[in-house]
Amino acid sequence: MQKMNNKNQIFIDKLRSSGLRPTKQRVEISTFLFKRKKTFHFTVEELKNSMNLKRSKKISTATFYNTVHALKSAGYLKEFSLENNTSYYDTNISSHHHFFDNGKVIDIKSDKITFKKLPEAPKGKKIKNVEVVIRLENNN
Amino acid sequence: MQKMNNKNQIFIDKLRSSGLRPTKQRVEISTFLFKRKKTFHFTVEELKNSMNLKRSKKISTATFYNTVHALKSAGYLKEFSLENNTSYYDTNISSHHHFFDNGKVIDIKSDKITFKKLPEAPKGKKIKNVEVVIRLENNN
DNA sequence: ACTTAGTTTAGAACTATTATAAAGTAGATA
DNA sequence: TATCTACTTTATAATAGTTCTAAACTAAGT
Repeated sequence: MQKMNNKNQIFIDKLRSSGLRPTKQRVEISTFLFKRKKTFHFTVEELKNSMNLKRSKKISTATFYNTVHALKSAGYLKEFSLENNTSYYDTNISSHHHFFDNGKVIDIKSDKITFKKLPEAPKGKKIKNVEVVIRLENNN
Repeated sequence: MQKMNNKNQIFIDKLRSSGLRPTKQRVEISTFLFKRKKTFHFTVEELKNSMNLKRSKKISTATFYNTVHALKSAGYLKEFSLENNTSYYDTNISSHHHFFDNGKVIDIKSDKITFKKLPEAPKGKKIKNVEVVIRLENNN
């Protein structure tokens, strides 16, 4: 592969350290996803559209799916589902909470919600994580 | 429609009071869903399979979808989504919480979880409900 | 440069769901 | 009870999101 701008080196290393060959497509997708100040939420279709819009040579749909799955398996993305039955991905992988406002999703930092009481895990199980969804409606 | 066993009258009234004509199919589906001690969770496909298994004259897929949507709109069912992108429905419509254990869903009564701290709704919005998902994993 | 295992790609296939429009039926009316 | 009509059911087609397939391509080790 042609040598890339050094500023992508961090993503190349990130991919390689997860056993993912840093192909052109994977590096570009990773850069697009992770090189930003704020974390964000997206569907694969949204990601594909916004990245391919500015490209002459398009990245294929299958590659977007493959790469997003690979990044999720490697622990760089978190998946969640809304009632419209499409997968959303979150670049914020730390345990946190969400406002759901008619299909719009807003992060809530973990420390904004604390519990007074939580149930025990059933026998033989343990708690992996606890996530809260606060559904919003308009104030009228 | 042929007169039905009186024990279904409650479901007939329930449907009629929501503006839903109590057809044979709707009454049977409602009876199947709501005439049980414990609330439960299902997908439309699961509902269809388990009801049609014991029937000579099958109810169509479209009717299962139509009826489940109608019951949801009428407020008798609650919808939620797992990461597999299929809609699950819950006959427990009261606000409550869930354990998610590898695709298996277990109800948590509302009073089993209480909060010490919760964020404000964004300006112009108010909180419709707050639901917690506790993800489980095996204890090894 | 050569090799090969891993990757990308277009397109087919699949799954859950929604739309269509023709046939059937509940319930009102006479 | 017979008739009428709007609502409902049904089989089927269509759609959306996603996964599969297998041929072409490429990163990276030799």
